[in-house]
Amino acid sequence: MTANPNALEHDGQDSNLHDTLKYSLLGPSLTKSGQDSVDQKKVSDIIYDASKGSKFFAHEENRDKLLTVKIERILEKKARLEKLNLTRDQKKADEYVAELELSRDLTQTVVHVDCDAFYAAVEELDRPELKLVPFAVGKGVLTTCNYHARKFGCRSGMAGFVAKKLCPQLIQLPLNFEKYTAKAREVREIISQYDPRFESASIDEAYLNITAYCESNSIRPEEAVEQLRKEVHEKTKVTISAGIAANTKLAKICSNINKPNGQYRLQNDRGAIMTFMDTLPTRKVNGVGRVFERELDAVGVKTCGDIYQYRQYLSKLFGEKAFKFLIQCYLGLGRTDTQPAEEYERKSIGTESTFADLSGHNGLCDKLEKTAQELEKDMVKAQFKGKTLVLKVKLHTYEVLTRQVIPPKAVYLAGDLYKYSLPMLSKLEQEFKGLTLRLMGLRCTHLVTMKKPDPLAFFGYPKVRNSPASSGPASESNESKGEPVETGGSSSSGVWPSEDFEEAAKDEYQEELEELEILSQLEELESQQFNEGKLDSETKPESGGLVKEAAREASSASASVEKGKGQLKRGRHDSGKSRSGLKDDPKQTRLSFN
DNA sequence: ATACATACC
DNA sequence: AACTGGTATGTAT
Repeated sequence: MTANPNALEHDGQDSNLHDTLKYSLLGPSLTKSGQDSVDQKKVSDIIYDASKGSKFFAHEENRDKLLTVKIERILEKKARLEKLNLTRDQKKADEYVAELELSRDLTQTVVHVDCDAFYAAVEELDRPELKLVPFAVGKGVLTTCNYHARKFGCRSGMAGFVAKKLCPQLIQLPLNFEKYTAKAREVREIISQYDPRFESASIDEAYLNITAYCESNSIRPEEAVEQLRKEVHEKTKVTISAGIAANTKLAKICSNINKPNGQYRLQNDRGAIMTFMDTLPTRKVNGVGRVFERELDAVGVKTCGDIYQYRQYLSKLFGEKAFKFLIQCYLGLGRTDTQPAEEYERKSIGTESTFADLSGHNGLCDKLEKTAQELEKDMVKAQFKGKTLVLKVKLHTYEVLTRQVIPPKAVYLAGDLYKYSLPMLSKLEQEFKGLTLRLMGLRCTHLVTMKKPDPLAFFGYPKVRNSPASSGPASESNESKGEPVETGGSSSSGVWPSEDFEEAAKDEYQEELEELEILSQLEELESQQFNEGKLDSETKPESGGLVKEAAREASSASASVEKGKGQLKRGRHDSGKSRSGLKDDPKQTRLSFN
């Protein structure tokens, strides 16, 4: 608690730096469960000492200073605003509040379920003796740890060697992604019975709308969720925690309250919700991270209730999106609908890896090639090409740079990925003499599907499925040849001249070839995986065994299969906002204008 | 459009 | 010594 910068933000000038830095070094999951009884002061000192003097530390220190400067500027701006007449802004805020209030929907019951220390729980199933000792999953960095380990201050996201300082007897297991995805599937199968349209928020989290379930079974939400949790525990042997509330934002917060293996319901009652939000620290809201928390704290907003009294400043201080997000936090509003995985389309595919400091043209090119090969695998699995290619590097100083290009055609093959990213790398080498990297990554965005074309296209109904030029193999083929889709002219008419028909047939043929290519590569992948067995995923992440299934699920981002890469896969739009959950809730917005 | 930053697990 | 990886989305320019 002492390391919380909030208490020290305004007074002293210099000692703050270390406090905010220490707070930051505590890591992003500080607010998460299992840390209540831990002496955070002691923990932060140990982390601080362990990190001190490293390049990582220097970088963190630098970032911390930059944020401090940024916050100073925000405060200056606020001071200027205080001298102005902001009645217009206040009116605007009040109007927005009123508008949102009209749209408040308390008819729905939303549940957020979250598996407790999921990876650790799964590992304990195989090795029950682990229950008795502190252990973590993840070698270089902990992805999760059991509650024994948390008592020592260990947390997800923490460097392994730091965790060992806090808890020398800590056991670290390598990740075994296949095991986790298999178990996650078991859990999902059960929750799908309560809401077939449930939304996977990550491998171990989901949102359900149980309104219909409760209605048709004449059961109270609390009972339904008790039953769900019991069923999950009995059938899968993992425990889950749940939050029950009127919308996803509230449910998410509530699922943390009685973790582990508990649930909490916030009644669908406006007064109860307002009271709940009033004292809720901003950081508890999904979308408010360490940075935004500090910025808000600096201007006087510590809890969601505090938002109201500063409403006239927020838009100018943090931007329109943040303003809307914050007002919705104040009111405790959020989505009531869920987005099933099948209806979700991913927007980018990428891979990156960290390695020992690397410099020199040849070595870097080599690494780029490896990275390109990794990405090709993922692109093939997902059956996408990318119109934009992004190179990401992290210098040995931990500074991150990105560069992007739009190749003449959509790309997915390692050769192309390499060919078009190499110039970016070379330019960086010129820009930064003696370029030394600790990470390299490639990512494709503006994806286009490589799925089989609609057979109907052959019969002169080319544009059944998609909005113009967005996706669909026909347009994609055009792009592959570097021709703007619009110039095709064929598809819009609905009747194809023979010339265009030939063109289409050619495309079709090409698709077939690509299809074959994909299949053969899939075979390759599968046999590869078969041979890989369970390698330490730090160096060689294996993907979930069912490659073809992954390919089928492709764009659905079913929050499960595909990647053996990341630890916790995010596949959601709801929580991935940048500085906050600033994205307006689409439904809210729409409702409010109805 | 590009680069960077923040956030989530 | 040692501090992740994948995806999304915000702001600034």
